[in-house]
Amino acid sequence: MARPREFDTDEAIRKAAEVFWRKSYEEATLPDLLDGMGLTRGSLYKAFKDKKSLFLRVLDYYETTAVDDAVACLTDINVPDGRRRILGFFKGVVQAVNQGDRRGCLLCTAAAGSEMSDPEIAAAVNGGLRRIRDALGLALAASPLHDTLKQDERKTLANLLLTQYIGLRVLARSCLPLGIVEQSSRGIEELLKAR
Amino acid sequence: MARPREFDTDEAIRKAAEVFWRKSYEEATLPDLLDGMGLTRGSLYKAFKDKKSLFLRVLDYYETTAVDDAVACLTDINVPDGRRRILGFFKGVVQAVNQGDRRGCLLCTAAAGSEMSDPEIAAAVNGGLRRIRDALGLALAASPLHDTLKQDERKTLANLLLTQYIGLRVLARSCLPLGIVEQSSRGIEELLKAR
DNA sequence: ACAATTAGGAACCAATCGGTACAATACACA
DNA sequence: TGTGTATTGTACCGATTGGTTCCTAATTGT
Repeated sequence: MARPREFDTDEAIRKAAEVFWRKSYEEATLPDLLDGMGLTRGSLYKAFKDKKSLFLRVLDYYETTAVDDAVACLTDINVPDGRRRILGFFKGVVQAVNQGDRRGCLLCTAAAGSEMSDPEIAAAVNGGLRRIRDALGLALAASPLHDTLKQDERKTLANLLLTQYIGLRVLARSCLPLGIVEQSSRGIEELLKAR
Repeated sequence: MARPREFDTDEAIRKAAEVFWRKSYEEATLPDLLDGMGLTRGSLYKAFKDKKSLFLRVLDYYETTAVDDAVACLTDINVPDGRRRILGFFKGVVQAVNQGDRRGCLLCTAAAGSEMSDPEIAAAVNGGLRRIRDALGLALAASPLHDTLKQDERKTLANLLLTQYIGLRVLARSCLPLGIVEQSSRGIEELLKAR
């Protein structure tokens, strides 16, 4: 009935995610996106309406990939000790930095930016971060070293760990000495040692 | 010999700091600054060269006020227990948020932004954050509950606390549920309870 | 083959960015 | 009271921002 699209929508979103992830919502300009996605203005606006709508799609994509991975790591029943899951989770963050990945976390970067004043974006970011926090809480619940904690103490600790995660991801993007990331993450290990 | 300046430089920097603090380096536009400082383009560029130079002056000002205050709080000998100093420090962060202060920390916001790719700005931000971290380390050294820690363990814990501080300050600016800030900060209390 | 429909691409838009040029202005000194 | 000098305010600059328009090209159903 009509001319078919020459590009794959999912693939385009994947590429857009890479651009938004490396830059940020505000700093990713339209030319940046067009370059990274390999298409032109007309196609982008026809397929995704505008920059913000594209970003919302990207946030959704990010949730079903990166956030899912994080949650999977934190709830992996193959690692019975939840404390070890958490340590592995943070180890992954440090490892990414040490391997030169300075993108940080798309959600954390967004949380630090002014795009949070948009309620739709804020809601999406909030949803993703909450999932990570809840997964941290589940991991704590499965940690023998922490099962004496009351439920609200666990919640409090999960919030602390989420804040720590955000701080680490911000530092990963900054040009500050990388030692801070590694040191700080080792601190998690000490922190979760005894309770 | 010539026409004198109609404004006070220090006062202008104070007002500029307020603008940069509320917005951020990149999001504070020239009109924003001119409005907030109460002067015009000509005067600003004559007195401060350009936006970046003004920001460096503001960073310096911020160090000698806000950072000094933080360090003073963390090294206050009137509070013998360093652990209590740290708790008071974080309590202050939470209090600011609860009182509606959503500016966060100028250094933390800068650390999360792309202005960190500028080496001069990065160096200034790094210097300020390091001072806070070192003050956290000193406070830990003065905490009876933590004096069994080896020196590098203390350093590690100080880094963790700095990362926590950054995460909290980022959250303070975001539009995420404020409960996270309060919960996460209470976590510090638990964290520093036993070791 | 042809009409209907949609994608693609470039030209274009107003608004805004940080920064500059320059003329008008106001003060200090002689 | 000039006269020199620095400050001030405004108009302007090119570049870039996100977004729109519109014509052409391509593919499908009939």
